[in-house]
Amino acid sequence: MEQQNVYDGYAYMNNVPWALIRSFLAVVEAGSLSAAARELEVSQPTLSRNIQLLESQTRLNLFKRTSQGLMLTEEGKVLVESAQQMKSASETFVRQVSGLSTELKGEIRISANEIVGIYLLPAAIAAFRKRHPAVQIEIVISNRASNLNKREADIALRMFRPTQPDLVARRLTDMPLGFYAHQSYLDEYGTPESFDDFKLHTLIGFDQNRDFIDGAGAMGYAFSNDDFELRTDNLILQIQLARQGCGIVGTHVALANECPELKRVLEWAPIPALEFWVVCHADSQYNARIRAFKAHVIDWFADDPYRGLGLRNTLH
Amino acid sequence: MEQQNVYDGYAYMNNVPWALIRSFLAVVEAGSLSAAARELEVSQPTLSRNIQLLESQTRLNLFKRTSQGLMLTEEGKVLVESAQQMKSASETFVRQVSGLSTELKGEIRISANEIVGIYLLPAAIAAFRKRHPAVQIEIVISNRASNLNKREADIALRMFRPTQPDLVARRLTDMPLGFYAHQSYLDEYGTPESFDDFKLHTLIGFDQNRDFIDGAGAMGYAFSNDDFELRTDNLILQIQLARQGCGIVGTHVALANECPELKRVLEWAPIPALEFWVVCHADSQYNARIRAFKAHVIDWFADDPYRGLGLRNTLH
DNA sequence: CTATGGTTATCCATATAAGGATATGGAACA
DNA sequence: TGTTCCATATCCTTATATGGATAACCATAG
Repeated sequence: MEQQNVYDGYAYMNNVPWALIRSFLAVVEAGSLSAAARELEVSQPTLSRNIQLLESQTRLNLFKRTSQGLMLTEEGKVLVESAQQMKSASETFVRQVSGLSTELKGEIRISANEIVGIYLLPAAIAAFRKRHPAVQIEIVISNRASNLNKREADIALRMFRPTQPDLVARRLTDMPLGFYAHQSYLDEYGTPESFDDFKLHTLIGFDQNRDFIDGAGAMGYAFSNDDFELRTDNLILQIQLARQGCGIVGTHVALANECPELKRVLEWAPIPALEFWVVCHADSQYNARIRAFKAHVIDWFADDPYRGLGLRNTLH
Repeated sequence: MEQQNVYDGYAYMNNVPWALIRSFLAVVEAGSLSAAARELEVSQPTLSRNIQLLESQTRLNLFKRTSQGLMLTEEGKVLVESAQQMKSASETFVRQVSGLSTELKGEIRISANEIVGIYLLPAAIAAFRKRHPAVQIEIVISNRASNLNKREADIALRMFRPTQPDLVARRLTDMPLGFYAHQSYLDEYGTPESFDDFKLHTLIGFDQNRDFIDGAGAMGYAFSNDDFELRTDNLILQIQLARQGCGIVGTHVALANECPELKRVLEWAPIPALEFWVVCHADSQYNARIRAFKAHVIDWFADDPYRGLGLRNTLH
């Protein structure tokens, strides 16, 4: 300490290891190295060296050593407040970690259409339950918008942005769509070359659901229910009909790719991808289970909406 | 990651090493382990392990690994803010360290009376100048209160609390006083047994300065200038007179102890110790030199106002 | 006055963490 | 397609920090 010379080496540390600041504050608050060592669950020699290191790196006499502990110097006092702010922030960090990693239990209801519910959700749910085995999950398969306001579900996976203001939605990666038909169908009825040709073909479409008609309308193509000769709101059934050569279906590219017998038609057509949203009620944001599952879904489907869709999940 | 099991070991860390949080934030801000490693000046494997450690200790998947870096998960996002607060506080800490350890230069004027200036200040100044060699120090010896308002001095060491409101004062450890006389004087004139006996003795006192008279008056003893047959405002001269057997002097116990020929009288008397104050103008608080010297003085004289008063500093 | 219980600093064997080299994988691009 | 570049994770050696034991110091109590 006496040989401390302001000239030997000069760069004042601007990269003080945070552990040293933590040690500093612990000693300040505990009043002695020994007490601080017990507090931090390290040994007293470690703290002694940490303080020496901090003092040499800062070139400050932070403490006055006595036989009863370490007393802050005037210079040391200046640094206490910022160190306390660090500690306070670190406690917030740890508190939030605990909140995030708490073992959740209880039940959540998830609403999704057939495609998502049957082909995409299972893998996501399996991963979620590894982290939170005590959370029971009920899946409501529905291609109608389950009414989150009436708590028919806690979380919904939807293909459109919800309009109700008290719902919180987050868009996931869009799902590309395409038109497909069985090779045998094309052999028999020809391959459409434009949307106008659709009028001459058997289209597989929705019954009540008007999403396709409205979407096509927005793109300038007028379709009506009558243009669809095979109608069902069950998305999987639509695909199965196409696989049997009944007609042309618009469906997920990723799903159709799992069925080699389906051939894509109008591949050049600019069909907008299907949006993919996860939605929950605004109040649910404060429910740990729901928040955790929503976060999980966002991460899970972050860059591949078809994650987990593999050989084991084909349509066979 | 897949074998992560919520049951094997369960205690969630509440003692997360701060270095891990620092690594976490660095990766968040840099976007990749490699970039963060460059930022923190550590190696990439170190950061990789730090993040793995943090994830295992928190049991959270904080990042999603891609070939372009690490992407925060939803859970990780929650923790960013508190980590940033830690960083911000640490930057404040470092900034204040720099402020404190900056090489100061310039000049400061210190005012002190003879005793303090000649016997106590030199050691304190020597220590200060080891840390700040570029600070020039002018010492104004004066037992009158130097007028800090008129900037006759930047810092004053005084024996009383200043009354001006725009001065900032800090009390140091009091200095015990006692009455002393040379043995030869006591042999010739006898030893006083009470303050009343002082009327029969030769007292060495102040000329202009009324501190002693006022202080004694406050204790119920009425003295006037006429009671002092030897008067000087120079404190050292007072002692030297006593050492020559001229009379009785009231002075610092610590100083008189350095003169073996001086014998204490009225040792039982409850003489209040002399206060010891360091004072500067309120505006000077923002002057780094002055603030640093004041802090140094406070630490230096923290528990021993006579620190540095040794054999080399005796009155001989 | 000595004994005790507290403190800090130092020594040294050891456990821990760091970094260099490397394998690997994906993205961008010619 | 193949090359290049930039990522991460792992291996293994080396460097670093840790903790137990200890000595010295001081305050306090018996």
